[in-house]
Amino acid sequence: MTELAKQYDHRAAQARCRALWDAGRFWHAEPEPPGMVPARPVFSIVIPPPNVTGALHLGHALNNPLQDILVRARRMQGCLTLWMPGTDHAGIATQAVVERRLLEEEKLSRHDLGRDALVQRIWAWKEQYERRILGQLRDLGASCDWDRTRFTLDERCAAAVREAFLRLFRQGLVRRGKRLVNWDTFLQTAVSDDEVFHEEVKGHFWHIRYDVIEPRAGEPASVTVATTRPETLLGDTAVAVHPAPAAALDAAEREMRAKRAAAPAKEQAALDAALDDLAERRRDLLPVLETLAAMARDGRQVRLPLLGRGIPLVADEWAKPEMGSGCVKITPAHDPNDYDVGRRRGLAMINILNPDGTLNAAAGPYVGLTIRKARERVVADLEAAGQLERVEDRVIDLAHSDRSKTPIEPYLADQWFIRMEELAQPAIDAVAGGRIRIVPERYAKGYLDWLSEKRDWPVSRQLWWGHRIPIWHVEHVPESALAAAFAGRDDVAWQAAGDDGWFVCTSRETLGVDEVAGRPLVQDPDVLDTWFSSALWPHSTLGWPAATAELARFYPTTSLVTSRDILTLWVARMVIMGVFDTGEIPFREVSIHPKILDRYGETMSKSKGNGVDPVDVVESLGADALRFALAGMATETQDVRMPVDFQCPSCGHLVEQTVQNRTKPRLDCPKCAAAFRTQWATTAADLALPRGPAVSEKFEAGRNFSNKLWNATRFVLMHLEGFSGGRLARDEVLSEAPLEDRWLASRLASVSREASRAIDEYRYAELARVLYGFAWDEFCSAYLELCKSRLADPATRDRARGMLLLGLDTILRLLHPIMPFVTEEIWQHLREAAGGRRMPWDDATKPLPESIMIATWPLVPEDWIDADTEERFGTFLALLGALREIRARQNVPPRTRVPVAIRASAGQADLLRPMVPAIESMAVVSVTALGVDASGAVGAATAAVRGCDVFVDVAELVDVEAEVARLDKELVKIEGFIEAKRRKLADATFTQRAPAPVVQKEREQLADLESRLANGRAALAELRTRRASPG
RNA sequence: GGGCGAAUAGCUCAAUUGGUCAGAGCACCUCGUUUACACCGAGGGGGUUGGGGGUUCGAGUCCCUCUUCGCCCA
Repeated sequence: MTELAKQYDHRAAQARCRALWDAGRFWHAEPEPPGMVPARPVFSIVIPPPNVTGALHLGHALNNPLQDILVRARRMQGCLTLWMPGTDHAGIATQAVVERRLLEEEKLSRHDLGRDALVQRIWAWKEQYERRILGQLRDLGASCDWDRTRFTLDERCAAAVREAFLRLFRQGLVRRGKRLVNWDTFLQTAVSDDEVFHEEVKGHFWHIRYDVIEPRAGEPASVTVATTRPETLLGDTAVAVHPAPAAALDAAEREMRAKRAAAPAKEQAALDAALDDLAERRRDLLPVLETLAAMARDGRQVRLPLLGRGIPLVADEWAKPEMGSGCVKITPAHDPNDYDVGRRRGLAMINILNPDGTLNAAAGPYVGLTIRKARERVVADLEAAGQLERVEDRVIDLAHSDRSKTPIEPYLADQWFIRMEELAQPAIDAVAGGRIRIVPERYAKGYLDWLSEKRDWPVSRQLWWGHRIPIWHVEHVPESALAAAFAGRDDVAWQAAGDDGWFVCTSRETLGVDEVAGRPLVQDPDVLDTWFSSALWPHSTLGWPAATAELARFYPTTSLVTSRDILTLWVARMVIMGVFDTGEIPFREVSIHPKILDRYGETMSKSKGNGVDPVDVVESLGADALRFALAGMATETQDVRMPVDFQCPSCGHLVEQTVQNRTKPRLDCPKCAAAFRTQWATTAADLALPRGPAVSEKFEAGRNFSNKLWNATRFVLMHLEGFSGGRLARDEVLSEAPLEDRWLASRLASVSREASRAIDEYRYAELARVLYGFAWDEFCSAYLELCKSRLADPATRDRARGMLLLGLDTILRLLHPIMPFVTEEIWQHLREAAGGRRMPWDDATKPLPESIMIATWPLVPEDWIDADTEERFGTFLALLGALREIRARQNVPPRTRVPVAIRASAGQADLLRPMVPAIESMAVVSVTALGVDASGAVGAATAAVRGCDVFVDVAELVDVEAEVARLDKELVKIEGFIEAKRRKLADATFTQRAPAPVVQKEREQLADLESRLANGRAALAELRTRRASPG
């Protein structure tokens, strides 16, 4: 038998394990052949497909291992387990990245290149990153069914997209319409509300005077409106005033008074000022507003400055008499609120923008200018014309595109929408009715709130990368011509376009017809929102719309594991489309895991430079270390912080990552002074420096744990010579077993149960903690140490070997889902050395599995759990601890054996007697007496443990004074506790109202404390005597 | 402005339905290379559970309030 290396080599192990798993395809799931009755339950899960935009980040490194934990555990538990892998084409994001590179490297725009050539470039990008991402997933140990890898833009997904879209179209759920959309002028596409983030920027509030056309006596000659975007006045089609300003002011005042009544004292002053302001308005402004409201009813107009056209005064509640001048300009094509006003009042809607953000002909003399230039010019011209009253500085909440990071312009455009009115309800019912369970439960609220708004889903994206919208337009043909052209086709549907034309939709790639009645069919140039194909992911990847065996067996999937930020964007839409397409929910449970933040509570991102690259961790510490650390952090609370450091490549020193240094291209190590580069390095000089990876000490615990397991195995293997490791029958484990074996069996049963439950409940951190504590503190530190003497004795050797194998094997299987590589690597070594072993839960008629991946999950008999044994063993461990503590405190040299007397009740003494050799070897003592009458030598150091008293004869006490002082301090503490307990027990309300067991427990504790006090006092007295007469 | 959540040791997190003296890991201090492991072992120090009030025999846990922070929605 070759001896293992002293340290676990994760690099070699990872390569070996992957080769083994791939050769055996243990990750593959195949539905049973037709006609065969399925015997196994199914566990299926689809991967949240990573974007092909870039490489995997730490968020993926959390999300995927968590899925793998579930998948590996269920597979071992005997489920037919499918984890469907794949990637997402991420329309806007990927096109943006490729376009940006094109511009940077070749100074070309997408229009220079053309649609086909650009799309080709993006495909090349996709191939590169898909390969990289899938490779990284495998490096992380993900046991996906690699034979089934999908891509949201591949043929199968495309077919599903077209079919789903056609079905929506047929049912009238797809509509075309002009809508105000969030326009990204950089990418020249609409983006959804979900792709917009808000940021406060410094801006101005311009007050502009609009003159009233032909004012009559008693009427104001002008109205003043304020705007943060003065250039939009070019698209103004009205000025609004409240229809009933007096009533509106009354309402505002009532609200304000109510608020004041409820407000804390320090806010009242501000509210009083606001009330004064209202009173002032009522006096000065109200008459004017009343007049204006009347003028609006009368259809009067004001003159738009600069362009000079007349625009109506309209009465609308959107104008707030309590704010500003009480009047607002209305630009329906460029502001969401104004758009609503425009719809209500039937106003004209003038779009003043070109798709690229420059002004169009509607802007008159300002045509061709960018928004920025136009704003400058408009302001200057207003000033020159004397129409600008004043300018205020103001902080503005400005919408930005998440994709291009540029400001969003509200923009009126033709878009395809999916009506949510009918579609949302089944998705609401699925969660509200409990058919889909969201864990933790609190996230269900956000999901339900979002869906209940039933907002239409704009799905057009003016992009070239994505699923082309399968709709063609044809003008001026009668419906009969369409019916003739598509006779007998069930894959085509059409609806009136409202311009004497038709929209024709198909589920096929092309209509197969170029024209109808001599009129060309023109396909919509846009592509679908990426989330449309993502919404079909659970069923499209399984083959829908075809009725595949996979769909029948694996759909609905069991669980979905994701982060909370895409609960609405993705999860809700999957439910909507899953139910719409298949009539069934796409998954039964949604497990929401936290996000990993940096030490300052900020989300990690490459653009901030505050993340950890999982590749670095996999390389330096191993995938298992990464997985263990992240699983250990995945608690039920919302977010988890991970302190990040730069590691100096020269000396290994960790440099704390701060908001300041995280964006620097190079850093100097404060320890060795050597410079290293970061992800920001661009200059040749910086790039020549060695790279200092961003790491976190959090991962080291996982690496150390791997090594601990490795060395425990090393120990076991060293003692396995000549041991057959035969089948361990269930009953043999407990029969005639010494205390430590019964204890181990009991603990194995408890721990297995806890681990299984943690997996059932998605409590990853608890799973990691329970297994870590058991493997390290109980199996290695306690059990393994106890075995050392037994292994030396031929009479006890084999039993100890059998139990060691039982313990190690069980730990490996329980840990495999979290740490697949190290457990597999050890499994292979154990298979070689003890391939004949079988656990009580193994099928003894079959050989030991060739991979731990397909080994049986430990089903440790519940009746092994023995609280009494655990209690007794706990006493032994506590005793050991007390002895070691005394040794350490008294500075007893490590190898000096000291005499010990243990006073214990008869029952306890019987139990401890067999453990005496263990106590002697593990605490380096010799037990001179054990029993009711045992007592220590004069001046012995003492400790009280669970009703036992130990006396350690440290004749050459190094420091009597220190011991006296320590005892003194301890006794004061005990006296305090006793006092508190007595008071509590003397309180009749406590003894009467508290449950009896609680009161009983208190009494026992009091008794224990009292005996400890008595013993301590005796020991103290002895010490004092000794101090008085040394020797 | 509305909703959800968080605040526990220097740091990162635990703590079942309210019930012993609030626990781990890392960091820190002391001791130790005895044969599985120094990526280790033995031991130790470190807490007014963010502040204030309340309910209760009993509160980290339940309620109110204040402070700070995060996320989502408008």
